[in-house]
Amino acid sequence: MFYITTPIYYVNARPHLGTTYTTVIADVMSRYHRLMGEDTFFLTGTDEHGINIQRVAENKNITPQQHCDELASAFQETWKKLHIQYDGFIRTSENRHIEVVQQVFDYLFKKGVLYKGVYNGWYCPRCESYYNLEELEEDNCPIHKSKVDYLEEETYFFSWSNYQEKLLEYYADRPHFVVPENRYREIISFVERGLKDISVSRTSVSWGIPVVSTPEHTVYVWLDALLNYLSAVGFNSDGNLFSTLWPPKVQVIGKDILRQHAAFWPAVLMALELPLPDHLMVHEFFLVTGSKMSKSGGNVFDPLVLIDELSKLTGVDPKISADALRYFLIKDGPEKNDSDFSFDSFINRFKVDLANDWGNLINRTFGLMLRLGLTRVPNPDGLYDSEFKTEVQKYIKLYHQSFAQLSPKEALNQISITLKFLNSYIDTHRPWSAEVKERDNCLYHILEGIRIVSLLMLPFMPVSSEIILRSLSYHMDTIDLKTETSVYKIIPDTPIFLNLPPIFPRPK
RNA sequence: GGCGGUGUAGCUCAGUUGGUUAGAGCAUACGGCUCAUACCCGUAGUGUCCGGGGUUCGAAACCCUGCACCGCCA
Repeated sequence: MFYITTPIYYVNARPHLGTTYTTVIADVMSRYHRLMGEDTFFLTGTDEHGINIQRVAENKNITPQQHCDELASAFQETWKKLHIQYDGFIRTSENRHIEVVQQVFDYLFKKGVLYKGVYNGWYCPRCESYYNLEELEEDNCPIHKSKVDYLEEETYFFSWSNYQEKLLEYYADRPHFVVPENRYREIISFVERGLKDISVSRTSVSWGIPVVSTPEHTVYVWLDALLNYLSAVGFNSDGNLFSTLWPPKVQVIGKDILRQHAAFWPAVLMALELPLPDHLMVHEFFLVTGSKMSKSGGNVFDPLVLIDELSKLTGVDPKISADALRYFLIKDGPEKNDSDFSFDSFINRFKVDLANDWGNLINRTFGLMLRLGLTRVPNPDGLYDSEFKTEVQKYIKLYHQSFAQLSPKEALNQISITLKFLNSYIDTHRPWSAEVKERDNCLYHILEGIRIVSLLMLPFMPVSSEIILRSLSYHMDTIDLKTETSVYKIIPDTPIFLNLPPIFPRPK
């Protein structure tokens, strides 16, 4: 079973390009595995607790729950428009989640992993967090340079320090637990420097999950949030579902929440005596002219606006624009390094890769066939081009390998290379002026190439790939990437529906 | 402030354990093609590998140091 998750998104704002990126990665991965014939479960959701939500709701003069309902629908709507095919959507305000959090808290307390203590320190109201004496700058908050107050509050601690050695042993045994490697090194050195027990309850936050035995405490948002990966798949309620799914194969996260997922979360799982996820897939950030995208910076991009803009420029259906945005995010997204986003780079990627290379390949092939009066896959007449086969097979193999190495970006790169090869194949074989036999042979090979690329594109661009595959008489319900992505699977004489308008028209 | 990451062509990036003339795509220039969405194919040029020291026969890579940007600090 291939169980994959995204983080749950904090409902202080609508989905933006960054959360979209994370979600598209997870969707592409899960679609790939599903198409490869595996049972998959793709989970996403929303994180709805904490003082920030409480405050936002107060400002809007509605209850926190009303606010969360609105935002949760906004996420679901956006994901739908981006063809995100999730199997589960969890909200931390749901009963099934609250119950699990309360049970887990109680269990860990009884087990002695949680203990009561006093949290004290210098509190900065603007950061909403505590500092040690050493961290202060001239008795002021190191970030805001403003006055801090000495406070003490009763709290539950999680004995994180007890797990330091176990975590390091686990890391040593699992060289690919965190991908990519530089992020893994980062987290290992963090744990090596020593873990301090962490406070996991608050008495100052009322919008949260109360601890059953002491309801004036609410569960710290991170512990609350991480447990969604359990509560959404039937932990403590549907043992059957849970045992087939657990543990996740891949958890996709941004680099900002690495510690919570690579050091805190595994310790919690160890405390619960549950197996750990196989891989944490960590990505970097989109920047806008060199600085981080943030709501306060006013440089946040809404994926739905980008889709609309592309549709305006090209006249294509928003579903195709959504495919194009998915393509762009993976192709140019910050898989291993931060990368700059601009609207122009999005449009340019559409023009160069999709309109010129991919769309035009289909258009020139279909157009030629139409003019020649050919409506079916020509017969290669026994002349199979071994060079064609070797080349294309190599790209297919590297494509699958890239997915195995958790690099959808590299998988797309292999598709680009294949397209380059196919366009050059037409140019060298010149089917428009060749003898009938050579012409048909060339077209047979090109159509085979188009078939293969459409299949390889399916996890990335589900809607447009389906349109192309249907024009090749494919039945979508029978697709199995594992067997179909090999060379010479196309059947001569299959009818082709050639009246396909340019699927990715060049923007003006 | 502490810890970590990044810095390579105009742009986006790749560069395995140090080892010939440092690579790819985009953009640019030239040539070809004319089936195609002014598209496609081919060829070509360009680099203080962030700066400064050091180790080495040899450094983009290793060490020290400075600068810039980014993330985290529970």
